[in-house]
Amino acid sequence: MNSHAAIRKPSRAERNQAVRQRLFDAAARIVGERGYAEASVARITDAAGVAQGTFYNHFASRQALLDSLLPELGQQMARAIQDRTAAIRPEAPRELARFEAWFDYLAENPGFLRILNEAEFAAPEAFQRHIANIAGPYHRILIRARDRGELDAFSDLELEVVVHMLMGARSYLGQRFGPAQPPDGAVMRAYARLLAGGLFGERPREPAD
Amino acid sequence: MNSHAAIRKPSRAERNQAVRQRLFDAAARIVGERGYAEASVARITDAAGVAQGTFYNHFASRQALLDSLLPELGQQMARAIQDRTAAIRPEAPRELARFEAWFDYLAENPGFLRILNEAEFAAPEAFQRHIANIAGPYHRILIRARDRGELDAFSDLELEVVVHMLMGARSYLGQRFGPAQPPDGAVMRAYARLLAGGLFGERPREPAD
Amino acid sequence: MNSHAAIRKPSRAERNQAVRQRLFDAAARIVGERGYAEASVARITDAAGVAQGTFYNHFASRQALLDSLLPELGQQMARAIQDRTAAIRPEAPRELARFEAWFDYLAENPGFLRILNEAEFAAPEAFQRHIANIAGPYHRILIRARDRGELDAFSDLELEVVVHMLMGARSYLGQRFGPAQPPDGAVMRAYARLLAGGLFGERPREPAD
Amino acid sequence: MNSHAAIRKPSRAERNQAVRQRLFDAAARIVGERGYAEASVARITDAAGVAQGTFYNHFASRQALLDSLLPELGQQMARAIQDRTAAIRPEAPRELARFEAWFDYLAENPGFLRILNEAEFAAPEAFQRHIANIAGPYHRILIRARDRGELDAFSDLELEVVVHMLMGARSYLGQRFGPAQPPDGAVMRAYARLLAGGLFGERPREPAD
DNA sequence: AATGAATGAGAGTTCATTCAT
DNA sequence: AATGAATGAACTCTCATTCAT
Repeated sequence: MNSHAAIRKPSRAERNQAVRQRLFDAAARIVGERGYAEASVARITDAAGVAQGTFYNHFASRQALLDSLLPELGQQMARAIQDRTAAIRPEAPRELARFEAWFDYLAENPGFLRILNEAEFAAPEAFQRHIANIAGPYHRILIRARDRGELDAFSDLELEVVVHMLMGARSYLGQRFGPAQPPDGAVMRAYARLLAGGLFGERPREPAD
Repeated sequence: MNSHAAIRKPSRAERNQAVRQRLFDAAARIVGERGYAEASVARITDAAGVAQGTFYNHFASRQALLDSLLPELGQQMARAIQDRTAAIRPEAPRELARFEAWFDYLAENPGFLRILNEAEFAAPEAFQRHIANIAGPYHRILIRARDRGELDAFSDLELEVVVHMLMGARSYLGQRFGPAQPPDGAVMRAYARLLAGGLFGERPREPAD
Repeated sequence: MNSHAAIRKPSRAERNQAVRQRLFDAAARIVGERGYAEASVARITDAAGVAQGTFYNHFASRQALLDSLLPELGQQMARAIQDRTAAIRPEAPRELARFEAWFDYLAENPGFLRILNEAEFAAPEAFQRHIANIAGPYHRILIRARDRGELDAFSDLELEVVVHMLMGARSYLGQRFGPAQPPDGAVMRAYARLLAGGLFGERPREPAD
Repeated sequence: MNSHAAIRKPSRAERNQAVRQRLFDAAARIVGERGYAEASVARITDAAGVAQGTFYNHFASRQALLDSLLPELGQQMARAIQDRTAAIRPEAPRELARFEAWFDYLAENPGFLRILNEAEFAAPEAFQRHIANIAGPYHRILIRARDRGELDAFSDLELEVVVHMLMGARSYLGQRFGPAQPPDGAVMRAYARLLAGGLFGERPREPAD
């Protein structure tokens, strides 16, 4: 038993990391709540409880921190969703699980959607990298599912288009229904139906007319 | 022949309107090319060729002009699309025509997508109003199409979800493929297939095979 | 009699010029007394009695004002000396008059030497331009004097060297003896003797020994 | 044979000295190349390869190091020139040798002139001490030469003026012709001629001829 | 003696807005 | 209605110095 470890003072490196993390967290919170424009160095250091000059011991510039927000948080999100959905087969329920996990993640991380969406303008490089990070694996997953026969016969290029459609759909739905979903599960149901049969899909009925 | 009209000096009200329009156009160009943050009053008045003080004879504040950008331009866009698609029946090809018209509009108005997307953060009220302006009529159109039997039997609430999905898809696809679409029409085709039969749609038939 | 003119309010352009001049004068005073490094925008605007932002209505940047100091003041100095010495002939007394006028100018403008000398580092372009402004005409004057036979037969290139020697001598003498000259005119006398006969010049006496 | 000496670890005091010297050299290089203003503690310690805090184990303050630059380097220069010229007699060729040695020193120590000249403003005390260090011995040398009859009959005070003239001449000529002297030796020749016979020197003798 | 993170004052500059002309 | 100078708060970033490790 090392009773010393329990009360041991954090090392210099640990304290350094802790301050850096406090700055990062403060920035994430401010950007999530009020946007990139409001995330001035003064506000961030204030929220982190350090002097303004301290900021530059941990980040090369204000923009450098803002640019690091989305990559880091975006990967957290991707991992969270991946962890919950990797094992599901076939692809149709797995896609629905991904969709559900996305909303759960937004509910638990209320600032994330703003950090993500505003990054397109406030941290464009980070945004493009994030989109590529998400779209690439997503695309590969759909291709493999199609090859296993779990998807209709879309071409690779068509699947890339589909990926961006689904990402865009998620973004807008997160914006519109993220804070408060209708209680009867209409969002999930509409999403499931669209993917299962399209919008104009039940043409088998048409001949019946 | 009204030789008067040809050389008539513009009235005071007309000159007033012209200056206002120059400011509006300058702002739209700057925001479209460089974003809301770059659209300072100084830059706008510079581009419009008037003094800085003149700005406040036409707009109550910088934000007031920025807030007026999207509503005005968004209605132009809605009208352009509506004009090209209102007469098409049934709803399936009409939806595809709307989709196509969207890309055509983006090609002709390269700054519009940025004005629209960044407005979510730079002009939030305007953005919400715009979304409502688009989503409301869109929703009603789909409801009526469903009632005519041109759509699957989605509920009203489900159709509202669908509307936001389609708007999000458009936004992301415009971002990703607006500048340069793949030459073989894959974007349109993928969109059409998804709406026609979903992504996992053909398997019900498979057992039948 | 235009009694109106006596009490007439200064025009907008005049007030504008006056503010600019106040900023310029304040900067000249601060730099002359305390150096370029101390001439912060805050100190300059404070001394001029305007807000900090006003500075940038009149100068593009702090450096732009600092760069304009020496050219303007250097030309004033050149004119003051030229006015007092242009008519003197032949060159020997004229050169002495220039030398004397230099010290008189320094006495009347105590900050000038610092503005000049420190500019080599704080406003290098301005400094080089000033040196060229002074050395060029000076060189031409000496060449013409030589051609009139009022100077020894130095080559053009040698005269350029002489010009820089004399300018350097003035700078150091101004530094050393500008604030307080020895009362018996030793500075003038030494300068005159050196130019008249050099330092090792009276060797004709040597054979006499 | 002391094989110990060959591999002996430097003593604590020696290591201490070595770090101090590295800081001094780094500062000299930075000031010589980019000026005093650019010689921040961070840049100096960076260039010396030590931590920022280490600086204050060796110098009381940034200014203390900057103040120590010129005295130390100035004495090196004085010694280099003295070593090359002490034995020459009489004074006329010796003065020319000093002048030449000055240019040679500048060529070998390209940063020195900047360290010297800018010190007037960035390290004024050091500058005044250096000037005194140089002017004092120089003055005494000339006095003795005059007493030996190798110089014209200038008074002591006049010789002090001459010393400052020559130092100023050197500074300006070093600035103007240090980097690239005209190939035909015009600088040396002009200097020699001025000292030998002045600028207006030959005419008094002309009537006598 | 060496380290390097923390500090907070102060730097230059931009900005939306006001207002006398 | 148009002008453009004046304002002062806010911005990002640099810096010399301190001090616990």
